[in-house]
Amino acid sequence: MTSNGDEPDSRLPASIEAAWGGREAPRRGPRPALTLERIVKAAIAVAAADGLAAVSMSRVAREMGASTMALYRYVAAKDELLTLMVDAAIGAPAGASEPDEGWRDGLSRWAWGLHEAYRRQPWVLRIPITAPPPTPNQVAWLEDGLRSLRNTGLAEHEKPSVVLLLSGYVRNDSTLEADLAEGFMAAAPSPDDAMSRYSRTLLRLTDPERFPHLRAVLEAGVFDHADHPDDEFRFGLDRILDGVAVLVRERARR
Amino acid sequence: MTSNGDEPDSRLPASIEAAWGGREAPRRGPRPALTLERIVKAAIAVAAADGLAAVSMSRVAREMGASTMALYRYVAAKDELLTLMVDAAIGAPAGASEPDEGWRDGLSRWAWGLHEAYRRQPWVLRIPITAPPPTPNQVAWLEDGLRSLRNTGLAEHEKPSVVLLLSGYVRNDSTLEADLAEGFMAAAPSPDDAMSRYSRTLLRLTDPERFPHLRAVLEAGVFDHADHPDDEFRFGLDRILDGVAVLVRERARR
DNA sequence: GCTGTATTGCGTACGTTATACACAGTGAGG
DNA sequence: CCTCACTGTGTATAACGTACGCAATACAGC
Repeated sequence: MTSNGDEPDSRLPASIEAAWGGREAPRRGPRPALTLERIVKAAIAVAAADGLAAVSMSRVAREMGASTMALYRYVAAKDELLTLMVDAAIGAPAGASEPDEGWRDGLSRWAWGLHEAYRRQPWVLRIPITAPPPTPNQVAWLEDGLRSLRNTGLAEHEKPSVVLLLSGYVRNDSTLEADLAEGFMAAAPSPDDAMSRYSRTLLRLTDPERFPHLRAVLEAGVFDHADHPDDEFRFGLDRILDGVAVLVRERARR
Repeated sequence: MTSNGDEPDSRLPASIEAAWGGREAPRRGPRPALTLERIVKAAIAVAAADGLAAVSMSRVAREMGASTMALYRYVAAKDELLTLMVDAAIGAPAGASEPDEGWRDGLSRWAWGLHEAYRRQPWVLRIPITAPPPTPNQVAWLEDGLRSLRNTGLAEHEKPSVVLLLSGYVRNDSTLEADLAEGFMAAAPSPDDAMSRYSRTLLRLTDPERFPHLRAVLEAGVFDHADHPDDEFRFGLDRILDGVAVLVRERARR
């Protein structure tokens, strides 16, 4: 071990460190008028009210009665603020699980919980992920997912892979659902109308000889009405959990 | 049927329509100096060379020796250009499949093909999806995925759900892989170094009593080295296909 | 051939964004 | 009291997307 005591290796951006530890109050100078927490809260309020596009540094600052540049004393760049917004918005997992809950029930509860968090705050899905950010709540969700897998006999390296697979699915399906609700249905009087309009567009564009299988789906009326979003989510979730179950059974066999 | 002959209902943005049909040459006025195709190609070249952030309307125009505003004769907004860039970048699926290919081999080939397309052009993953855009190649990939499911006995409405599930997974895993390669490894001398640094950061931040299962994973050294990205992709893909297989068997049983 | 008109490419202008930088006020440590 | 780390603020900059109007172009109808 030749690394020095400070471990500057493993330093995160100051604001993310602050989200974990709570920064100690500065020893000198005027008392801070703002708080990282309050800034993040204000930014979330803006996003919830007017969408993510409305979240600009100046708007958030105005909302707090501060100047734009004041925020940069707490956050090095807007990206950090967005990262912290995501962390605060998803919150901690519900965690009310019976101790004898099976892995499948546990992961299912986990997935539905995350799905609902996204559904409550669709703007979270509009924030592009740049890297796996180790923020407190993100890590808490990971821990909770791993916990459900504790008695499966999976290898340690398989557990985070499963959780990652699932979290990716939840994010994806939630995004799709939000897209449909937002940009899609807005243009039509009803969800069913929007879907059948989409269906007709596809029918018009696709040559039956080049797209026979798509045409079969369309002509079966699959896209003619909007079914309940929960059904779509449940479908994919069941497929994935079925797949995990195969692996769990395989590992249990030894 | 009370809809008028024009079917303005199902009209897409003009540039997307053009991508399908090829616009007919204008009857009057000066000969167009640009082409939608050439614009998209130039934009892709910029993205490939300097990343998606470098793709601005002025940069693309400069690259073609045209003025910024000239592009707006072919594209109503930057979003449309981005949509067309994605479509052109993913291209058409390879399609060289033997007629007796099983559904699982077919979907596997499909997923790996899409994965490789993303890997070749990681900037595609940085473009936020706003809605399922019916562009020619996107639809071609959908058709190809549905084709693999033609003999599974799945219900028509289940087939697109499976393809959607899979395409979401591919996109997600590819994004993760790109993130790791881009923002993560850049800061470290080697991939292994970056991973072990990340692992140490997590160890420092997480209290063993609050995050026991994560600690177990970390202490097993799972995050200490970067394994081949293909392995991670294969793992998730196998889980999903296993899950689909369960459904296919169930449907075949009747 | 002439004229009308649809359509092109272009230049200018506007509003908005993130953020670099310099500066003045603040308040505890010495 | 002085020092100086630390705060909030105002100004300035470069870049962005795009609305708008104008001049040049070339076919349709005469």
